[in-house]
Amino acid sequence: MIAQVIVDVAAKQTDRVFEYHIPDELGEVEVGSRVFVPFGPRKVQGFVIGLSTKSKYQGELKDLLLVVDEMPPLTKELITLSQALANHVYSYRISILKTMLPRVMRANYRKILVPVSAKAKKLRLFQGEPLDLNRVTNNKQIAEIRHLLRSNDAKVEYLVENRAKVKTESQYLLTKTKEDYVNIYEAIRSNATKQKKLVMFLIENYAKFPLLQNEIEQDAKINTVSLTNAVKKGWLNKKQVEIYRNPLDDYDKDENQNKKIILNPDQKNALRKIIPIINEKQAQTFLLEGVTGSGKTEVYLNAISATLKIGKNALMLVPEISLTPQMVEQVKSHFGEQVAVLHSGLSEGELYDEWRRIRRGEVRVVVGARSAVFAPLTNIGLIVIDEEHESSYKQEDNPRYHARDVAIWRSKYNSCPLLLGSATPALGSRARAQKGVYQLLRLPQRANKQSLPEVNLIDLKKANFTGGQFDLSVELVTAIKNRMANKEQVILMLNRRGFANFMLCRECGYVMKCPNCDLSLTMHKDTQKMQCHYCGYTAAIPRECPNCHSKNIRFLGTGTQKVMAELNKLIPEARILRMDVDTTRRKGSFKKILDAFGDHEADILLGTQMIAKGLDFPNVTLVGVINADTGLWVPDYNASERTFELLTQVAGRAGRAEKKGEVIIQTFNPDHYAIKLAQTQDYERFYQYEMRVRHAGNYPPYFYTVLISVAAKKEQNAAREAYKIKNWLQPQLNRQTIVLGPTPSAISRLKNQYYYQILVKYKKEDQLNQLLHQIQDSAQKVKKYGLSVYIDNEPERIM
DNA sequence: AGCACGCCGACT
DNA sequence: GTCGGCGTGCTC
Repeated sequence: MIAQVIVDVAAKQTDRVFEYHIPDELGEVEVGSRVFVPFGPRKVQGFVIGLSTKSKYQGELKDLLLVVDEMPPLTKELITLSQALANHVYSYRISILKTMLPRVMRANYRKILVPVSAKAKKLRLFQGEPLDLNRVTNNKQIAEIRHLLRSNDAKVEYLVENRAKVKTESQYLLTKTKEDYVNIYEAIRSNATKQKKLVMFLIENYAKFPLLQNEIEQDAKINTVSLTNAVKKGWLNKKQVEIYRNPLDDYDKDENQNKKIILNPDQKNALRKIIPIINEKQAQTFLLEGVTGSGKTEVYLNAISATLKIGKNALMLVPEISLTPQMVEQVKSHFGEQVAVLHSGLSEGELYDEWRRIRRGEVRVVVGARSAVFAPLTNIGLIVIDEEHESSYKQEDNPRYHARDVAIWRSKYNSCPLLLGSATPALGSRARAQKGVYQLLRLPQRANKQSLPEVNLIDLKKANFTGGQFDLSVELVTAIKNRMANKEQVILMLNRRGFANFMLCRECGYVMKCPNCDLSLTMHKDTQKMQCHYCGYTAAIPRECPNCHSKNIRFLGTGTQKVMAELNKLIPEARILRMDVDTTRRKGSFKKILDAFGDHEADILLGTQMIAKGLDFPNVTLVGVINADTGLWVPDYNASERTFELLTQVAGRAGRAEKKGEVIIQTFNPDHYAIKLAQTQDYERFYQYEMRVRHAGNYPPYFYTVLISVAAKKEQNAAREAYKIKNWLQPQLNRQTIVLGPTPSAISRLKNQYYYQILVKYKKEDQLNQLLHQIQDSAQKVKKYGLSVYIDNEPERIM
């Protein structure tokens, strides 16, 4: 038999099938297997995507070296999907296959020098071991190695290593009857207390065996020595068994399992539309548009229940941010052990174990962030995407896929419905619902009949301030104090971390910038550093202007750290938790902060946009947005959509239980439509208005878009290549197609690379896919001149 | 991609 | 002679 293999070499020339002979000793090799194969002088990992009996290849086929896993990691569906997706996102097939699988399944490659002759084996160079050639930098060593190679005293070997390790633990099995153990117990001399204790444990727990080592050790305080002894004496048998690293121990289990959810009429209506499609197994996409707090989760849970009832499995995607706390807990407590959770908070090993539970068919519900859309779940009967508008569903680097597109593909492949949910659907999704491509379902009211919170805009141009600061208006501070007096809680959002946004010299106008990026450095008071938020560069906080040495310097642009300090001054009795990237970097700190806030250990939760979504704290009655304008004027066509969405989402955090909520939004642009419509939280009107704006500007969803960006160390090189691409591309496109640029990106330099970009807007271009593939191919050629070319199909950000 | 091979100019 | 740099072609 012959295996058709995609090898782990991401390049144009190797982006195709290579055939290998399957040697008899490997037995039957299944499609989807991960294998090691010889490739030129090296050995690489690959994936079997097909089998055949005949080959067209002229030369002699090499043998497969090894099948890595017991069970092929890729399903037929994923293999087919990889093909379609590679074409769609202009990526190599192997890159797609790799992103589908847990990171630990990426092979390690090593190149080692092995001594051959007896003489060479004694050399100090090897120290009894083969030499890792990737670590050799010493010039003298390189010369020595060259000589050894030429004289055939040593040779180079290429290795592939599997990093995916299954965790095992010792399991103990009984070898005798209960009576035997009683007899043994009697026979042990009375001062052998450890032995007596162990045998007594065996008698008392006879029915529970086999048991794992740690179960015995923890329950009975019996140590490993006693167990080893018992095995020696023949009282027990020991064997290694596979165990899963279980990351879910910290979730409250079974609390709500099978608890009946009481639905309101809107929720019932939505389900009446969805459930028949689940039962009929149709690939229909629903858009569930429900205001914040309208109970979309209950609809998801019911739909998943209905799916399980007909013997099908369910896949649910949530934004990374809402994974940690509340949503997962709900799903997990509802469906218990049948749920697997995939998110970035897991270690590689934990992720691998959760993933294997899915692959082996041991779970029926998968919940996870973006990459979970590739979960190897079979027999899918429903896919849910919560907060479908979230930009985190689009991967920002290669392969630049959108989880929604993949979900649509899988829904068609599995012939099952896809349920998209949001309070503020992506404009494109809402437009598709308008056209009838998706079916629109609405939850216009909050589940608890509580009205939406009242939103007040504060015009920062006219607002009053006290305490020598200009970030927290008197109105906002008073409102916070009032809520605190009622023992209620407050969420404050400022979408900017650090203390101050930039350092400005009042004398010469100098702004301290990152030496690697075209960005100002942010001042962080906790670390006492100036930091670049893109590349991580840090510098000391200057005491004088680095340019003119004037002492008249200012730190401007407020971040969360500064607001924290100001709040402490204005309301000294307030207990405040700060939540941003800086305070949640450590594993588990995210949950810790939210748990503390949930237990009312603080009055105010102050954070960046990470607090805007998904949080459900019944005691929060006031939400304050300190500056609504931070994202409004970024040069991106969807800046308004993002601002509206963020404000609406954060407003939805207030008044989710019995108490009525209030929202205060501070802004310099109270007349901007995105902010005005966020005030009334009127998604439908925003949708109508924004559609007109997009229509006038020839932007999505009226046009399709592709962004081509070019990066290089030297600005002229990036620009020149970008012009070359445009001049080649444009004449081959329709007249109606709009090609914008090349222009420098909004952040023109990042990590010492200059970026130029071309935006193609089109309605119909049959040739474009093929042309972009040509650009992708030529990108590899210019790479050696230090030029990188990226193609982003339907970009989320054009900056 | 990463490696070998071949060609070329440079250097102890 | 030998070394390193670079262009070219190949990988079942």
